[in-house]
Amino acid sequence: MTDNRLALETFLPYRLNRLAEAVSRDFSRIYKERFGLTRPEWRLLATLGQYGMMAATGIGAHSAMHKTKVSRAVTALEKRRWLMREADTQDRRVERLSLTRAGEDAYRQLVPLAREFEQSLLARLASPDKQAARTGLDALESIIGSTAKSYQSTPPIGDSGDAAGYDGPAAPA
Amino acid sequence: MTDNRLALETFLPYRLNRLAEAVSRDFSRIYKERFGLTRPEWRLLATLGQYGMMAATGIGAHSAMHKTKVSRAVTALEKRRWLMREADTQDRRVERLSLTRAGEDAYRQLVPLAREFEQSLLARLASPDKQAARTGLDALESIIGSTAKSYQSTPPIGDSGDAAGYDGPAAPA
DNA sequence: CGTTATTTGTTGCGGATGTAACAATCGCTT
DNA sequence: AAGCGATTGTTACATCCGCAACAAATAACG
Repeated sequence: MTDNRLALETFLPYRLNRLAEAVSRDFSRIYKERFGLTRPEWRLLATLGQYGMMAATGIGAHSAMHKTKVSRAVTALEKRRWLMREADTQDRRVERLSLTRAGEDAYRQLVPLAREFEQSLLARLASPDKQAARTGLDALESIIGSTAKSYQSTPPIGDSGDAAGYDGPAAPA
Repeated sequence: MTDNRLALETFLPYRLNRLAEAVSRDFSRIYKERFGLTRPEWRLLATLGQYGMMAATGIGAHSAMHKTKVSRAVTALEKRRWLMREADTQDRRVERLSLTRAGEDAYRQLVPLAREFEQSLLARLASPDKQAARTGLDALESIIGSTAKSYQSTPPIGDSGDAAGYDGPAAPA
């Protein structure tokens, strides 16, 4: 049973990556070709479209994007005039982000395309499989969310970050 | 019912991405900190460790990596002397890749760590949830495998996109 | 054979990404 | 209120990535 080799086909990180990459790449054509959006930009648009108004940190936490990714996506959508920044009067470090009229228009155009894409995938699944997928994803999310560090913030100081002493490849000249 | 907003929390590409990114990022610390491997390099190592000998094209197809990613990972592992190239006598375009002794040693060290990581995740799942996750992932893989274009080759003139063309390498000793 | 199309793998290039460093602000403690 | 750590968001830098172009080899086809 316990072979000394690892069967990648049943290894969870590997499976999730393959799936996410394939699905994302397919789906990206929709917003890439039609609107010239990058993936982080689409995520930002979708998050603001759903929630109306949010700060950059919240978006990063919600969509698991690195804060620099969020920052650059915000800049990009702002240049496109799809997004507005508003100073938060309570906390001047925070910028309250929201979509402009043009941004909402784009969002409204994209939502049905996203739904259609998802439908075209799920339509290929038998009903019990669909249910299993939902249940399985729910379960995985519940255990990931509790473990995952938001990785938004600077690494804690206590842990002397230095990756356990890796000097470089063993390549003696 | 059909809201005009898209609920990202139930949107399949979004869910898969969140999960894959969180899990991958956690797992990457294992091979990054201990061995200084990048993600493509880890995948290459794991694939060769499992299958023993394979050509670059096969690895790309199996792990859904772009061929340039594979090429660069091969160069990196070769510099580290963890990987050997052997000319294929049948087809001189092909290089038969395999791990050196040092590469196999690293692989043997990593496999238990990978298993341990996966266990620590799955241990948090109730048995039915574990089963649902497996079934759901199986189902999803079956439907995207048939749709995904391998994107290894140059954009097909016609539409030769055939991702299912991977029949598996020779099972090693 | 000779010509043309396809496959295998590498590389140049522009663009995307993460790390680390940073300024500005907040809040907690003294 | 002064100091100090933590938080928010941006930026410089180095690296990573994918597309397109490419050389070398093979396959397909007359």
